[in-house]
Amino acid sequence: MVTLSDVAKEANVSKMTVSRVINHPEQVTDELRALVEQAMETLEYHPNSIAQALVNNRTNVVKFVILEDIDITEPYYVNLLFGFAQGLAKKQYALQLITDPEEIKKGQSDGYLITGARNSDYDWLDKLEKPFVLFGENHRGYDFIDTDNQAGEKIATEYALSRLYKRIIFIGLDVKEPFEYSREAGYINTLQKNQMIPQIYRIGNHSHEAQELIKKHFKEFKKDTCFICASDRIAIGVIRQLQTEDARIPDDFGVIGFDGVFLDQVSNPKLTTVKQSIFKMGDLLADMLLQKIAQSGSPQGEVLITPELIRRKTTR
Amino acid sequence: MVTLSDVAKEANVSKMTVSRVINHPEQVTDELRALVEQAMETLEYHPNSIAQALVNNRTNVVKFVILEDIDITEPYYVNLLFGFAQGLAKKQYALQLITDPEEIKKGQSDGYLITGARNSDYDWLDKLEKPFVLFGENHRGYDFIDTDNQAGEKIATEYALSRLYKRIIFIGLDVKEPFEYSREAGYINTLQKNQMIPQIYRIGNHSHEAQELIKKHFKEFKKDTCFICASDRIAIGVIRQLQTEDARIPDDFGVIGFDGVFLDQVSNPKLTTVKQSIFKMGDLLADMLLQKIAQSGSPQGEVLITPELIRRKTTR
DNA sequence: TTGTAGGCGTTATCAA
DNA sequence: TTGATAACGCCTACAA
Repeated sequence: MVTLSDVAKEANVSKMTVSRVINHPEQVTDELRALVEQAMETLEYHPNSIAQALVNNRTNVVKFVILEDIDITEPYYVNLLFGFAQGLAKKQYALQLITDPEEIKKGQSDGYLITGARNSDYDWLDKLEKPFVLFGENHRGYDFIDTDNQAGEKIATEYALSRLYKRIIFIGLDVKEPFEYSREAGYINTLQKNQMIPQIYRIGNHSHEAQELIKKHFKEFKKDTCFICASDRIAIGVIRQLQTEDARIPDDFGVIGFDGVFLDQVSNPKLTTVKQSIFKMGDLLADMLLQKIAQSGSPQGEVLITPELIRRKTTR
Repeated sequence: MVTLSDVAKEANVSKMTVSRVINHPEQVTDELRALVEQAMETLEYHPNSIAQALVNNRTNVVKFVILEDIDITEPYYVNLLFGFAQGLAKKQYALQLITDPEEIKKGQSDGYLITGARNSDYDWLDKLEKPFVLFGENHRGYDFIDTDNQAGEKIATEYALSRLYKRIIFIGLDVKEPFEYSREAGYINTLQKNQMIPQIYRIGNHSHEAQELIKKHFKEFKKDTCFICASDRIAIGVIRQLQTEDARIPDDFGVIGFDGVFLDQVSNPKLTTVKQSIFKMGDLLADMLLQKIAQSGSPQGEVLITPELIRRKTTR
């Protein structure tokens, strides 16, 4: 293993000079710096991040916490995770995956990315000692990145209108969380701007609940209706039941999902959906968290990423 | 932060005695050990794994390498990843996620879990300097864990026979890899034992290829046929086309998948499939890799996990 | 069986 | 601007 000392010898300087070239190059004369850089090249020197971690009282590890009690095969989080991992790799950080809340404080880490946090989690979040960032809207002042949920449903609703669907119904989630309010707001505001009256159902995030909903109310739904769904999972249930009822998609009924992660592609016909850039958000979250760690916990603010409408076969 | 020294002071012993209690307890008298353990309790001491890593020339990080050029949302790997992460957590290890082969040698780690390795990868695998284990059968002598592919298709084929399907057709993958040979062998051997003649198609692992296959040959398929598919993805394509042809599932045609990860549950009707214990294999792989690292690279052997048949709605 | 000294690779501090 | 020294927390080697 090539160490600082090796480079120092090669360049005929002290270890400290080499260290400075790496961490505070402006404190070193150009001559010496060139010399040292040359030596690092020829020896193929790479700093030992463990030694750096020890002296800086860091671990070079952050925890990726999934609070939602989901089936872990949920493809949604994978994108986030891979984006996050990519962001971490740039800075030689590794991660630990946490699904059991008990594990959060165990062991060592420099900070946390927390996903799926609900209002009820805020109590213990306040008590965390290490820096953390959230994936998901919150109005508590925590740093976060999220999709611009309101803009997303605005785009979806406007698109449904532009396709001349006469009735637009929103099928949302029965949770009292910011992201849901934002999505509904995007829908409601757009309808009101067009002098239309919002109609909202709320169910759990399962395709079978969506199926039941459609089954129960199918007779009330007239042709030229578009369903704006708060998730692809719900949209799939809607489609399935509409097909069972022999309704024509997309001619008589339109369906628009939300997420654009995997499910939209296995649906048949393929789903028109509001696609979140989950991978990208993961990457950004890594940057945000590492920066926050580097700045010993200073606030990083809020970032909203505008999603994109993917037009496929469930809208005309 | 509580350190060795703190515990030593508390227990009125030297740092080394504390260190020994942790790493070589048998070298310490019961008295002192009790004293030290008591002190560790009251101070809530946890070893600093970074310091350990530095002195042991370890990083406490391993890399999770995905070689297959897959859509990263593929739910298959997520289970493995989470199982692996859980196994690592027991030993305070963290992981780095690698999808770009270029990144494999960059940075530091103590070893690798490599998934999706093909024959063509063996060259550079031989040159890896750190210990590694594979997820997936190989006959090169590398340590690995995999599903018992042959047993899996044997179970599937026997089940199809027991449900009195008269013809059993295997739809496999057109790859020349050990796992595919094993799956086909499980099917072929079982048929031959029953004096039946194997019939095998091979396609790429996409539902639309399966759809095309069924469409092209549908007229040749008689009633009472069961399709044994080498993946759930293929099975879903088969189901979809059978439905399009107005074939009756499961009465006239049976379909059995392989994997049992996510896709089997979004299919409609729900898929009978050979379910791999991917999560468990991830956990075992972590144990295997960490042990291999601890034993500075000594061989760990091969482990085959028998999969389980999940009976659902696509077989009668 | 227990303790002392030294070192792992890096960086902060202070002196030159 | 540069360098010597000590320190981060732990463990190996050796001595008592």
